[in-house]
Amino acid sequence: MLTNERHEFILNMLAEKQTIKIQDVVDATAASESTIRRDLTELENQQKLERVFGGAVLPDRNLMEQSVSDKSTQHLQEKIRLAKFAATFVQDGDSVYLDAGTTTFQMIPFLKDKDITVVTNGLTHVDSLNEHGITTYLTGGLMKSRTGALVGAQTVQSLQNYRFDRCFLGVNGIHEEYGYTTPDPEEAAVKRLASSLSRKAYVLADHSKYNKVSFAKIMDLAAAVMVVDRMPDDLLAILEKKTTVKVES
Amino acid sequence: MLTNERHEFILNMLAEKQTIKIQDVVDATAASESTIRRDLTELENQQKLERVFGGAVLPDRNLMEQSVSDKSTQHLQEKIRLAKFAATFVQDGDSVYLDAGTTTFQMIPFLKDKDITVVTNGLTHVDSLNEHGITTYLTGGLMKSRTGALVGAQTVQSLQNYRFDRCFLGVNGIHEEYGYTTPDPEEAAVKRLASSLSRKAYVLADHSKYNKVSFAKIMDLAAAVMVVDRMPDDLLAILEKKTTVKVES
DNA sequence: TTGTTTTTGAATGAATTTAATCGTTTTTGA
DNA sequence: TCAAAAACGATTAAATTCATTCAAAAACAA
Repeated sequence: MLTNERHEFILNMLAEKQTIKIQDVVDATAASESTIRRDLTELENQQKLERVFGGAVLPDRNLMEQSVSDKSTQHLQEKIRLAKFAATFVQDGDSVYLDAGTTTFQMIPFLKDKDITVVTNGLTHVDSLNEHGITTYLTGGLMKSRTGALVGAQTVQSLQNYRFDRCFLGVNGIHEEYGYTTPDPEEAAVKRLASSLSRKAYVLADHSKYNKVSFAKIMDLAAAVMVVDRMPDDLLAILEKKTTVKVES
Repeated sequence: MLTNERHEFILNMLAEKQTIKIQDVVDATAASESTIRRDLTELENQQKLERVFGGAVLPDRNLMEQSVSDKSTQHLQEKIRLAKFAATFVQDGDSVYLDAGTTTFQMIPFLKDKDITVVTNGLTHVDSLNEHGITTYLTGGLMKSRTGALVGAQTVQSLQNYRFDRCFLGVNGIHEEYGYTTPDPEEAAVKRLASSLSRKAYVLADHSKYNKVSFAKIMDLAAAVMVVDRMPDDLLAILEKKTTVKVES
């Protein structure tokens, strides 16, 4: 059995069973214990797994994967559907700003085959963007560990160097009077600037955001096209007086 | 069996089994081992397959692999020792630039209890910095998927906003005459600028870098303090005429 | 046929991977 | 807490694979 095969085998075994014992791997591969040990240290160096006494476990997931599988991230399927819908607005040749956040994150797989350049302030986005072969620029700035977003004066300044065809933002609240809002004023500032640098701005919001108001105002409703999933007709009628609303489904 | 036929045969076999062993091909074709080896070398040059020890695999499984391909634990341990040593130069209150790269990455755990602010262009660094509770700014810029570094004009501009007390750089070559060198000119430009913005610059290099010259020059030896592990006395004598050398051990 | 070029196969020593050993560290369970 | 058992890293020897070289065989051209 070739080294690569063994490595693949070990990783598959690990993916299937979550944790593996060295002896089990030895028995399953007919290689010596030394060899398996060497394999495990090598795979650990590649961050493909994490060694523990007696075997190995799956590595720590990154921030976005954690939050995606987190119970607090509700409506995942709906977010994915919404993200897919939003991605249809992106065209070849576009330069796109992708805001940090879980919904925009879900757009990435659907951008795969488009010939675009992406700028993002979402640290958690870059690995995925990279995996999907998308040319990616990151804004500078201070890392907010909780959300994995870059914010602050440096982020604002970085952004000034770009102009976008389209910009996709996540928000926490949508309200007829108070506009788009989000909890963190610094993130709000970044979102506001990004949209102002963009020919066309889109706000992605699932129905749980309707008529909510969060602390920091980003901008008025009219400043962006609203991309939403199902929405009550009466609310839709009200919002459509303020801005364009694209309803998925 | 004609050469072309053999090549076809090998590629089919590979397409079917994903991984092939040289001996299996020899048995299946009744050609000699030498011949099969020649075939594989040739096919690899045509990028039709990738050779591995003992056989061959399909090419470009994913190009992420190559970036983290260092498998020797030996090497890694030495890097950790060197990184630990380098970290002793950091003092409370410092603002520190941490270059992208594996050696500087290993410094992070040793910076844990220091009261510092870190700026880095290394995407791979941020999670670890975050885990260790270190205030971190990221430069902006284009993401190079191979090295996980941010480079380019935006990175340069981001950097201009900072001034550092100390800056820690990795390099690929150290040479008395040609100075510090690295393969990528864009990364070289970033390193050069970072060191010029720093009160004190340090270059981390293990012994495998001595007397090597890479494509892009970063700067002269005198522009940074050299932090190295063991070093032959005669070479040390030469380099110490050019700059300060801190030897770990 | 004869001479030339190309391909093949075998041999060699170097390089790499694997297996086994041994002293040390960690875990387990009484 | 202590001792036995299991797992560990490091070292070393064995086995396997590799690149190189060179001569024989085959293909080719004149």
